[in-house]
Amino acid sequence: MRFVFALCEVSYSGRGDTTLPLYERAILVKGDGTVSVHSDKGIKPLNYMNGGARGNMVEHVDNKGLKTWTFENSKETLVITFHRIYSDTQCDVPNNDPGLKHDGTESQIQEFLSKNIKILKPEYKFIKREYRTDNGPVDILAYDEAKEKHVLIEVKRVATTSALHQIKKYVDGTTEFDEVDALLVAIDVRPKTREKAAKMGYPWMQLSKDDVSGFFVSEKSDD
Amino acid sequence: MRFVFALCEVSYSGRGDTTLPLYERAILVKGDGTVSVHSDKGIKPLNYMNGGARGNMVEHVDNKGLKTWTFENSKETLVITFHRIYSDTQCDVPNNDPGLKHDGTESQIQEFLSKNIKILKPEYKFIKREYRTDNGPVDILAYDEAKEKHVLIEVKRVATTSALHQIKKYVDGTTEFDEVDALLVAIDVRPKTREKAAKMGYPWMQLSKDDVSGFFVSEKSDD
DNA sequence: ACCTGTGTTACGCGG
DNA sequence: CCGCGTAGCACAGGT
Repeated sequence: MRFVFALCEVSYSGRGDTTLPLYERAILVKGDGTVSVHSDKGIKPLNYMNGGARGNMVEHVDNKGLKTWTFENSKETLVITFHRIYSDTQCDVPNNDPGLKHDGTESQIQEFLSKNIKILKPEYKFIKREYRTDNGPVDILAYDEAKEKHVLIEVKRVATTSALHQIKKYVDGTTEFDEVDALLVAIDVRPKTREKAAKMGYPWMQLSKDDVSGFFVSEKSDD
Repeated sequence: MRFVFALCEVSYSGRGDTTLPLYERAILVKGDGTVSVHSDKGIKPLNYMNGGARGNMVEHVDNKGLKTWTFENSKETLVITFHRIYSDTQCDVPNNDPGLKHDGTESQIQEFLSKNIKILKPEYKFIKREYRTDNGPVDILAYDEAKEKHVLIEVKRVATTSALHQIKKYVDGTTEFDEVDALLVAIDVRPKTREKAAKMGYPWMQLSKDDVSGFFVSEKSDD
């Protein structure tokens, strides 16, 4: 890992073509060869190139005495021209980061619901995950013993209107049963999505996380 | 801009909930308050938080003598617990980066064509950009002095078949003139789009960039 | 290798 | 301020 803070110009050519005029910026070069050029704001780098080109950084000093770094792979080129280097820090890292542990992901909700479907409705019986309709797989297939019909459950972390289109698609693509209900389950059902769900006639439920026993229903659509 | 390389743990809670176990990582804190935690690979940070909470970084030393940094805004919290700091670099930047200049964007092509329409055909006369048809605005309206009729020009960076649907829509929505031609102009007209354009009877031209004088026609459909 | 879906998408633009 | 679409999307997972 190397961090350089410098007055520099940058040009990139590859998936697009961009140039960065002379300015102070930070350059981060990682152990896998990834390079990114950061301004003093925002999360995303201004320019970047991933580390397929491991060890492909070439340092060169041009005829005006300016140092350049060139990163190149088969499809892309990134050139950094240094006019002044304010700081250059190098750090060794064993490249073994155990990585991020996510909580409350869609798959975690699915996992939970497959074992605790009755929190949605006591009469629900879990049948299977990834039930294949003719228009693709829906997250959960369950059976509603009260209404004596099956229900397709689509799970999202954040549910936008696109989830409703998906649900419609799956309902339309279900031929195995004469009638089928649908239910949208998410941690966060966006306001617009609630409106549209009401119009389309699909009920929804919102879940929250309980640290002890898992998820619980925090809010639901009117019946 | 501040760069810290350290053995640390990180926890984030907000749009999701994640934890990072003890490991060596780089932390970048920017002038706008943005913070990002990087491992030694990849472009994207493991954790991050944008700088709405300007100046909201709180340093604290807990009862075991461990330093923590807490970033907080109304919806999110990011806590970094330092176990060992290997490097800590601070750099002053005037927060005025002129930013990225993109080349070959759709608007740049439009801008160029509005002044150099004759590279498409010498008999063309530029009339206006964003000409309003009944079905929405087409990029450029021109007049073909050879054929004595108007022509709608749709500009794309990459032209897919959806551009052809747009063109049809605009032609159908043009009521001001009895007859109107159409032309698709792009840096890259995809193979499938060429086929379909031929079937629909719309000509196309491909442009390339000339470093000196701007764009030039690199390829075009058969007449 | 290519394709598909997800993301704490980020980010800019229009309303 | 919020919803929407784009991105050099990045990245993980499957075929």
